[in-house]
Amino acid sequence: MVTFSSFVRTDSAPVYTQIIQYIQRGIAAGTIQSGDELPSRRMLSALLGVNPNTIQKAYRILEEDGLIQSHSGAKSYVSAAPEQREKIREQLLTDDIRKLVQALRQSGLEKTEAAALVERLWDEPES
Amino acid sequence: MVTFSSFVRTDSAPVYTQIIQYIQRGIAAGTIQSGDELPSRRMLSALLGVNPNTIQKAYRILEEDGLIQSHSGAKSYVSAAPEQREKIREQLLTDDIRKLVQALRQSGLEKTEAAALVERLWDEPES
DNA sequence: CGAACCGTATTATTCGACTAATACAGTTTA
DNA sequence: TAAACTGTATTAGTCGAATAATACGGTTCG
Repeated sequence: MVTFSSFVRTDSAPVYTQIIQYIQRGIAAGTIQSGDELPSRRMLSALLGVNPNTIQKAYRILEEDGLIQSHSGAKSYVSAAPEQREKIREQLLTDDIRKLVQALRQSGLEKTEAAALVERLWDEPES
Repeated sequence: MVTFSSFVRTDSAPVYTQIIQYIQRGIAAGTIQSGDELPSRRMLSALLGVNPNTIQKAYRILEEDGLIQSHSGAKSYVSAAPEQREKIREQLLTDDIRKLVQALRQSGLEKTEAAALVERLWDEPES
């Protein structure tokens, strides 16, 4: 069962995109595997405090991308092809880091400072 | 004169917040200094291809935060107190990196891998 | 079988970001 | 002084994200 225990809504991005990213990152990391059962639309909507339609939108897009499978009436399952996994992983990573690098550059940071800051904040993700 | 030559609209965040961040990062980096002249609402709206009201919204918030000053009829100028600068800088940096650390963690990366990836992508920010 | 789930679909409504058009008063400068 | 800028304000409209309230048919399991 895919759990959303570590799901946190940080930025102001649409919820449905954050749900998509959460699944994608889980698949990339291997913590979410093919065959895993997904929470139902209604259950997840209650858990995250959003509307069922919002979950449906996220799941529909994930299915169009071939990452999950839904059959009317039955539960939904993860179905990520092994070939997709590394592709997703690399794309997510480079996207994330590119955004950060651009932001840090604009703030006037140097390369080694940036890397050191990442290492330092890695161990203290709170507050 | 504050130039927007390196302004790029990456993510789907609201334009007015991106404009605010652009000024904030510039102040943090020192590339935008107190006393610098800002482009007029109309001019910047034409340059960025957005509505003048969008620029006005960004400028208004920046003025409420005490980072710029506007006088009806005259031009607008940067007015960031020295004490604010380091504060803004630190806040922006930690916010950026925290977001990244969380994303990289979720993708199953390790600390040293993450730092190395940042250093590597620092020198090749294109495609 | 039948209740309790499930996915799916529809319509209406709210809300914020953004556009569009326009107006008015203050400042600058030729 | 007068034109050409400025900042500021108002009103109306579009658009996508998200909510709300249902409804229908398929699946699961006691």
